[in-house]
Amino acid sequence: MTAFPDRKHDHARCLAEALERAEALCAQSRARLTPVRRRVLELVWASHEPVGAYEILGRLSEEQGRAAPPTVYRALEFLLEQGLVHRIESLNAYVGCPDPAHAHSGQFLICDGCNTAVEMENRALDRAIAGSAADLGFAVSGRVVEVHGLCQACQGGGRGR
Amino acid sequence: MTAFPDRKHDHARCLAEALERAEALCAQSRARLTPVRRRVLELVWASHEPVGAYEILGRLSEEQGRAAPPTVYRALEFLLEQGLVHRIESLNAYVGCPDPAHAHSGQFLICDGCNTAVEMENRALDRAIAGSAADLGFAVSGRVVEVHGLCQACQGGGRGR
DNA sequence: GGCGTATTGTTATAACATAACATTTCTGGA
DNA sequence: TCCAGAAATGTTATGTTATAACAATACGCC
Repeated sequence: MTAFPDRKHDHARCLAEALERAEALCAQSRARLTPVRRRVLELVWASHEPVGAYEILGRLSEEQGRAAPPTVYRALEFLLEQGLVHRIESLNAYVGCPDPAHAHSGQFLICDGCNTAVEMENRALDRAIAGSAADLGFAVSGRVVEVHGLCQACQGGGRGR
Repeated sequence: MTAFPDRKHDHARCLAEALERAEALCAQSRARLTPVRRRVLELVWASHEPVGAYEILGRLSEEQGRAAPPTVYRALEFLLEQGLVHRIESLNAYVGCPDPAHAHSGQFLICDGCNTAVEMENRALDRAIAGSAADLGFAVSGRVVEVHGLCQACQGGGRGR
């Protein structure tokens, strides 16, 4: 599943599926995917580029007037708790999780050309971290793995994708 | 060398050695470790806890009156370029590099109990990243690896170290 | 229907970072 | 040595990201 999305993939479908998964997951866990939360999730999933909280806030304000930072940050907090989105620390931005049903730590390849972030799950990487932690008796609670660079389409030529 | 520093290690020595390494490295690369930059480096090395830019700014202001954010950010930028400090993305904070002479990408174990960050160099981890990148034709330019948790001293009991 | 909790609204402010331009200091060559 | 250009620092203002604190509303259950 790990792959950079094709420039002309059917993103409407990406979005629709993500929302379906979110609905299902929230129903199952009795979490309330309220209209604001659902709308913020849609805005995060508007593309595969991590999006900043204030960009979300801007769009939210456009369409429903009045909206303040806490509205967005609270929605994001909820979505993070549910595993529906991840935060990209090195960008101060948020991106949709393609597989929220499955517990994982979030490892990203981030193209600095087209700003696309793709999530990967590299078991060897997790094992390597676990190994270092075990050596030092360190109890791991969270992992931030964010690899920056250029995706294939953005290499050579320059303005790829 | 990867290890959590003992609660009562000789930190004055840590600091002195870090400054010596910095002096040597800058002399060699014809980079100017000016008084401000040197002082900021000292403040970053004041402990093994990553320190925020505004905390540095506060201390700088105390001792020499008047000092504005750009002063600190510019010094940090210089120190980052020289590899003398690393930025911890998940904390918006900066920590001294124990081995600036040697090129490396910076992988950290960060104890959320005592706030200590230790740098590690796990080759298997780098290989795992390189492997995923190769699979996708992704050209890596930077890596952020920050593992949060509790160091041995901070586990059990609670307020460790 | 009403109680308690969860959610959202609102206002203010904290925390982190950079742009733009003035001034000073340093370095190397005449 | 002195000067010209470059590098570094000072200064003011502002941009960006995030949270605290409290009021109002909506929801879920008995």
